[in-house]
Order: sequence, then C-alpha cells, then structure tokens
Amino acid sequence: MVTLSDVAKQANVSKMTVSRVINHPEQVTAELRQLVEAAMATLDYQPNAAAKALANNRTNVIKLVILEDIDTTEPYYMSLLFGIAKGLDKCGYALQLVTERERLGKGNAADGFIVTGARAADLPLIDALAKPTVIFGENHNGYDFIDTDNKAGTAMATEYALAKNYQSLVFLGIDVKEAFEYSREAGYINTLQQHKKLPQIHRMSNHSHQSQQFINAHWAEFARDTCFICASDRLAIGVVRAIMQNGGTIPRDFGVIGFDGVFLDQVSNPKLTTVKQPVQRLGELLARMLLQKVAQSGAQQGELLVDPELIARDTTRK
Amino acid sequence: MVTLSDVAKQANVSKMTVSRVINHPEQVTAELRQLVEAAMATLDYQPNAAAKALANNRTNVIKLVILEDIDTTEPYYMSLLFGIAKGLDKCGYALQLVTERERLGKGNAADGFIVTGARAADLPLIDALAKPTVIFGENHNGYDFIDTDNKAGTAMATEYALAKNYQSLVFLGIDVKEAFEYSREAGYINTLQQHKKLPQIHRMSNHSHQSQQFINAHWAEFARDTCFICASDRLAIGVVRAIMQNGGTIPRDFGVIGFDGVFLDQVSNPKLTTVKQPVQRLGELLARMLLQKVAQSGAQQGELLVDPELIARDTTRK
DNA sequence: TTGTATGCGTTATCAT
DNA sequence: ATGATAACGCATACAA
Repeated sequence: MVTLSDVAKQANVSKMTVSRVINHPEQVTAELRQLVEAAMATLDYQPNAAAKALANNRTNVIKLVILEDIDTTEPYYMSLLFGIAKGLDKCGYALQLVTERERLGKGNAADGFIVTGARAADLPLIDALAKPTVIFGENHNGYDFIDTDNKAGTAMATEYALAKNYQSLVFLGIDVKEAFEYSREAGYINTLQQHKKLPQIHRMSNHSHQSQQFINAHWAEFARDTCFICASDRLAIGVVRAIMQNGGTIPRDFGVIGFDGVFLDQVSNPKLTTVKQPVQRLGELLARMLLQKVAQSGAQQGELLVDPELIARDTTRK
Repeated sequence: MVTLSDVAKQANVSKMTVSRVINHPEQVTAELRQLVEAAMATLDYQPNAAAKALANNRTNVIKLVILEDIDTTEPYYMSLLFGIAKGLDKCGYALQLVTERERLGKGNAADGFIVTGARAADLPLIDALAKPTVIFGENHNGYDFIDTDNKAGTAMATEYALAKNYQSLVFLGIDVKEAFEYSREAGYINTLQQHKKLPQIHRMSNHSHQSQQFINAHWAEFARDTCFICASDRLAIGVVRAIMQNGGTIPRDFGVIGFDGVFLDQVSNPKLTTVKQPVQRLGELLARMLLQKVAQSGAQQGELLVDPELIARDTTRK
C-alpha cells in the first residue's frame, strides 16, 4: 500500500507537504506542488479512507433511511438507491441502509442521513439524529429536501392533453394526505383553471385494479374525447385496461397519462404516455446535497425541485 | 463520543481488557468480562469503525461491481442491491458501487468484491482485483458463486405443468450462451425425459414482443393443452398476450409459466404463474459469503445454489 | 489473565 | 512556505 510517506520520500518533501497538496493546495508553492503531484501519479497513490476518517472524525459513510414499509421490489426506490450510491461513490463515500425505525440510533455512526418516506410523526426521530440530514420527498416543515416538481409534472401532462384536443380531462389521484399528491392535483387544477375548464378529481388507493374498477363502474359517465390524467402509472395502467374492456379506442377516443415513468410504463401494453420522474438523478442530487451539507457542517441547503419529463407514447394522440 | 478508554475507566480496567472483551472474550475472566460489558451498556459504547479499520488494515467497505450494461430500473438488480446492502449492514459494512470497468482499479480500496454480470472475458479483471471476491451468477471456472438453482426451477415448473395435465410442454428460452440458460433448459429437458416426453425448445432474445411475435407466427402449430415454460417473465408476458390475441383461453387450454418473479409477474394481467427467484435473499447471502471469505482471509467458499419457489397464479390451471 | 507500549495513515497545531 | 510532532481510536506484541 502506498502511503503519504512513500509519496513524501519520492518527492523529497515531508508528509505534511503532501497532505497539504491534497487538502490545501493553495498553501504550497507551485514548484513543490508539481513535484508532489508527479510523485502521486507515478506511485498511483490512493489515500487511505479509514485513516482520513479517523483523523477528521468522520466515517465516510452515509445512511439511507427508508421509513416507508415498502415492497423492496418497487423499482422506484431501487432506482433512487442506485442514484444515491453513484453520487456517494464519486466522493469516496459509502452507503448503509436503515429500514427499521428501531435501528436508527443503533449501529455504526454516519456522517449524515438521507431520509425517505418520512411522515409527520417521524420528524422528532429525524431531529434526534443530530447529524446533517436531507429528506427525499416534498415537505413544508423547513427540512432540506429534494423531489420531483410534482406540480409542474401534472401541469405538463394537462397542457399536453389539451394540446392533443381531448375535450374532457379527468384526474385520478391517490388517496393519501401527502404533499406530493396535493402538488400533483394542484398542477392539474391550476392548468385547467387557466383554460377555463372545471377540474374533476377522483381519489383511490394506488393499485391498478382500483382504477380499473373505478372506470368500469363509471364508464357511462365518460364521453369520448376524455383524457385521464393519473397520479401514478399504476393507476394509469388500470385505466387503460378498463377502457379496453369497455371497447374504448386508445388513443383516438380516450387518452391516458401516467406519472412516475419507472419501469411499469415501459412494460405495459400499450406503452404508457407518462410524466417521468428522474429518479436516479434525484438520488445523485440527494447525495450531492447531503455531502455539501456535511462539508458545510450542517448548513441549511434549502429545497430542490427537479423538473420531470413528459414521455409521449401510445396512450395519447400523436 | 464514547471510546474504549471511557469504557475502561468506567470499568476500572485497562483499554486492552475492553478490547479483548470485544475481540477475544475467552481470554478474559468472566468477572471482568461482565464488568466491562456492563460499562459498555451503560455508556452505550459504539466502536469507531474508522479506527478499527485503520488498526486492522481494513476498509469496512465492500464494492459491488456490475459489469453488465443494465438498465438501472431493472428491478432484478435493484432487489439484489438491496439484499446486499442489508446483509452488509448487519456486519457494519458499507457498500460502494462500481458500474464501469475502467473504475474498477481506481477509487478507494475495499475489503472485497461482489461481481455480477461477469462474462468470460472479464475473468482476468476479477483475478486482478487481488481481494476476496464472490460472483453472482452460475459459472464453472472455480470462482465462488451464488445463484438460484436454475435447473431445479425449470424442473419444478415442468413437473407442475405435467401435474396440471397439460399434454404438450414447450420451452421458450433466451438466446444467450450463459450458464444460467443452459441450466434452465436442462431442468426442462431432464424432467420431460423422465416422463418419456420429447422436449421442444425455441430460443429468442429476452423481450416480450419477441415471444409474442413468435407465438403469433406459429399459432397454428400449438394444440390445446399446451403449457409454455418460459426462461423469463418477459417472455412469458409476451406469450400471454399472443395467446389472448389469438383467442386462446388461459389457463384452461393454454398454460404459461414464467421465470424470475421480480415485480413484472405481479403487474401483468392476468397475473403470472412463475418460478420466483429469491433475489433479495441471494443478495444477503452474497454479503454473508463474502464477509466470511474476508474473515477467512480469502479462503475458498465454494458455490451455493438456492432453491427458487413456484408461485401458482392465474396462467396455469388450479 | 491483565497491562504497557507502539503503530496503523492521516491531519492539525505549532515551530521554524 | 515547510517541517516536526502529537493526536484520532483501536489492536497487536510483548512484558508483567
């Protein structure tokens, strides 16, 4: 293993100079700096993370806390995890997972936390962490967070449906009291109001068979030229199935737009037009924001809403 | 932060005794041991991973190397990642991700590697790692590995189809030269031979539209009472679609059995009978095997084939 | 069985 | 601007 000392010898300087070239390059003359950099290159010096961590009172580990009781095969969270891991790697950080509330305080220490699935009741838990923390998912309690711009997403979908000349726009929402859902509904409502149209919202739990059942039960009420704006791809898929069961023609007479764009939209048949969340990028951004917060010893980072993207496929008119 | 010294003071012993209680409890008298343990409990002592790592010349980090160029939303890999992370956490290990071959040698050091998606050409790369390594996925080059028992899986599926009285059993395989595919075909072939039936295998690339197209093109050749044993859920879904397009009745006249059981099978309609791989558990086992290998300074661990589970749902007879 | 001294690789403090 | 030294928390070798 190549250490600081080795590099120092090779460059004929002290360990400290090498250390400074790495951490405070401005404090060292250009001449020596180049010497040291050359030495590091020829020896292929890789700093020892453990030693660094020990000296800095750091751990080089970030914990990802998933408070929601998720089905771990849910591609959404998996994509997020992937993005976070990638973002951390870039900075030499590693990742640990916490899926149980009880294990939050236990185990190894970490330099910071990324929390997802936090509900109001969990906020005290988060405060108790006493370490830099970043939340995944909209919230309005002053915690730093990153999320998709949900409102922009449904606004985008609604505008698109209008542009494709669907006359009636119905929103199918998820029956939860969460900020993301309110924002998605708001994006739809605002856009319709701008176009002097009346919103029409139905809420149900987030399963395709729920929306399928709902459409079947109310089929007679939906005229041709209706586009269903859905709060999730799961709901959208159920709607597609119901329309086909009832003999409706997609996309000519009925349009369907989903939300999420994680795997499900691509394997459905016909392929779903959807508002795609940049989930993996969100993960990378979470990592970046948290590491910056750690570097700034816990300074407030604010909120970051990332624009989703409308993916036009086969459930809306060309 | 509570350190060894704090515990030592509290228990009126030296640091070394505390250290021994942790690492070599048999070397310390029961009396002192209990004292120390009490002290650790009252102080809620958490060992400092970085210091431990530095002293042991370890990193407490494992790298997961994904050589395949995967779509990161593929739930399969994500589930695996999740399982590995969980398994590592239990032992205080953290995870780093490597997705690019070039970055394999670079970056922080690690105590060991879990490699997935390795092809024959990658084996030199793996040897070059010079660290304990465990492979995910069948291989027969002497590397330690863990995988689903693919042969048992298709054997299980074939037996099940026979038990449900499907007369003709057709296998749809994936057109790759990989050990897992050979094993899946072997499980099917062996079982049919035991029942004095002739195997019938068709291979294609792993996309639902491929299998859908294939069934459509050959529809006339498939008599009623045929069950399609598929090497993946993707293929199975395409088969289901094609059968329905052609007016076949599932599961009465035609059966379909998939392979994988990761997400796709549940969102399909009708829900798929499938051979479910315990992917997350495989991840945890990979972590466990690798950590054991690290602890045994690289000793051979052998191979581990984990039985999959047949999930009977709506594409086979009750 | 238990305690003392030393080193792991790095960084910060204090000299020069 | 550069270098010597101590310190981070723990584990090993050795001494008692």
